[in-house]
Amino acid sequence: MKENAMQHQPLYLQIKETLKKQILEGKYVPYQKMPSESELMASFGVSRITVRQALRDLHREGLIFTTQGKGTFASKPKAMQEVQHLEGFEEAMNSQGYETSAQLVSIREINPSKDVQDKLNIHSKEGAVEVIRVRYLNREPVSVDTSFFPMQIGRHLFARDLGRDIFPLLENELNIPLGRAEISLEARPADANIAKLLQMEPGAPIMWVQRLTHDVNNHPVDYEYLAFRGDSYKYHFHVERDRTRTPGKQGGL
Amino acid sequence: MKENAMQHQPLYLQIKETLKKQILEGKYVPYQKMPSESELMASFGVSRITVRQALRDLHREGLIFTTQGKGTFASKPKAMQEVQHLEGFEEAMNSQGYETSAQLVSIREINPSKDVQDKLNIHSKEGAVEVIRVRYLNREPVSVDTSFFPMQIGRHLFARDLGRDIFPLLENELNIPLGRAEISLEARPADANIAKLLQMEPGAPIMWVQRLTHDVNNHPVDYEYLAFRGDSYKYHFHVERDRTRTPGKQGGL
DNA sequence: GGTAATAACATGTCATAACAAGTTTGAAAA
DNA sequence: TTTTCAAACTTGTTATGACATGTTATTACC
Repeated sequence: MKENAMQHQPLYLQIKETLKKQILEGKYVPYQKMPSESELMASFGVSRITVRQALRDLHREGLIFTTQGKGTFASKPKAMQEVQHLEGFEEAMNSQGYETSAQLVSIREINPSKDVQDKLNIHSKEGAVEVIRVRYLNREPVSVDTSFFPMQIGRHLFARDLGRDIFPLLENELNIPLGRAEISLEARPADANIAKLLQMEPGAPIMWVQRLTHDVNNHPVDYEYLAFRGDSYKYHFHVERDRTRTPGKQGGL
Repeated sequence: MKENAMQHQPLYLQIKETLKKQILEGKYVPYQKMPSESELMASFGVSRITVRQALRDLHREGLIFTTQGKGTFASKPKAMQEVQHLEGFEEAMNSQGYETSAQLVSIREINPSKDVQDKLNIHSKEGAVEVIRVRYLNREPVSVDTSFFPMQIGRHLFARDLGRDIFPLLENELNIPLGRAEISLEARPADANIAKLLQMEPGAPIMWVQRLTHDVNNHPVDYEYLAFRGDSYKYHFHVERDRTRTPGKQGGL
């Protein structure tokens, strides 16, 4: 059941992909009205429920927005990572239709810093593996990823293809199911080294991300410093108000 | 399902909230099977499409996951709850023991920009209220908050104390219970105005946050630009791996 | 002219129905 | 006893139809 995946995809997925491609290609520019549901029903020859399922997925990915009574509109297709779920850069970008690649800068065994030791919960006498890569989005460099792994995981990485996302590699090839991750974000000036790799001015703003990923058994497997170009990357997520406070009656003003 | 004390909410939202409450209260622990769609149809007395709409929303919020042929399972671990709370700056900081204050810079009626119009879902002929404040943490300026409100909400703010968090004010004084918020984060250079207010050099990195807050009925109530000093503020949260894959075989190394 | 009612059209919600596809269970066959 | 396989679950996809609700353009009235 792996080969014939392209054969008969659900209709709503085909429609979604078609519309997504058109949006990303610029057929519908931001704030431009898209065909109504009736028109899509006619042009694709499907029922309304199928059209709406496609639109719902596009809405969830942030490519369109709708207003009751007015219509459906394209929204800006920005490089934006949804962080409701733990995803690697490539996973997140590919699902939005962007082309990604990664360039391995170095992989080596190191004596981990205090910060890395603490996060990965290893002793100073133990080594760790450091992987540095530059990530590209549509051929332009967007981030420098410095990843640290405990030895028992890291030693398997030397022989692997590190030009792709590491998360699927960990899960599928090394059989380490991932669980949660702790993430810190801050804005920082780029140092000389990072500025050079990202082809920007030293001191220009970067998004500095520290991410500590655990497996499902809550053991740390991967600690990373991610330096994103500030002008080409956005984090996006949504949160909910804690409803355990005042019962609050409904109604506004 | 007809005469309800509260204002009329769609059936699928009522069902979603009921199930969500049960999950958060621990009636269904993680990986525990939930009632099948047929059972939910029977117990709530609705059609399958309505049940599935509720389940879809719960899935989107990460509270459940489904496997075809097996069933629907609760997925939300308790720990994730904390980071999904929508909190104002002051609420978040005070709970960590920091001293905060805010200084009102200006409050005025404006003709909203296209971005603000769109986010707050208002027409160009309608006005909006803009509130600009500087926030202090332990006496040092850390952020410039520019908030936009629809007129029907904003007009009540002129007579209020804006030296505190606006979220409790909205909920307790204006009786607008808050729901979810959409948040975008990026690193940016400070412009001259913000640099001056935050007592930093123009061009220095700031964390640029756009936050659109909705009430429980999903109507936008507050759209904000938050500019944090890059060197004094960090966002921290944690996320879970999307485990829509088969539960059961735990891997490991 | 200006305004108010209305028609036309957009998305939002909900029902009933059917079949497809993956999983589990248990009975029949080896 | 073990294997096979079909029935009986589960969720996934899709169609048709109806009415609700919000927006826009037109028409009729003052």
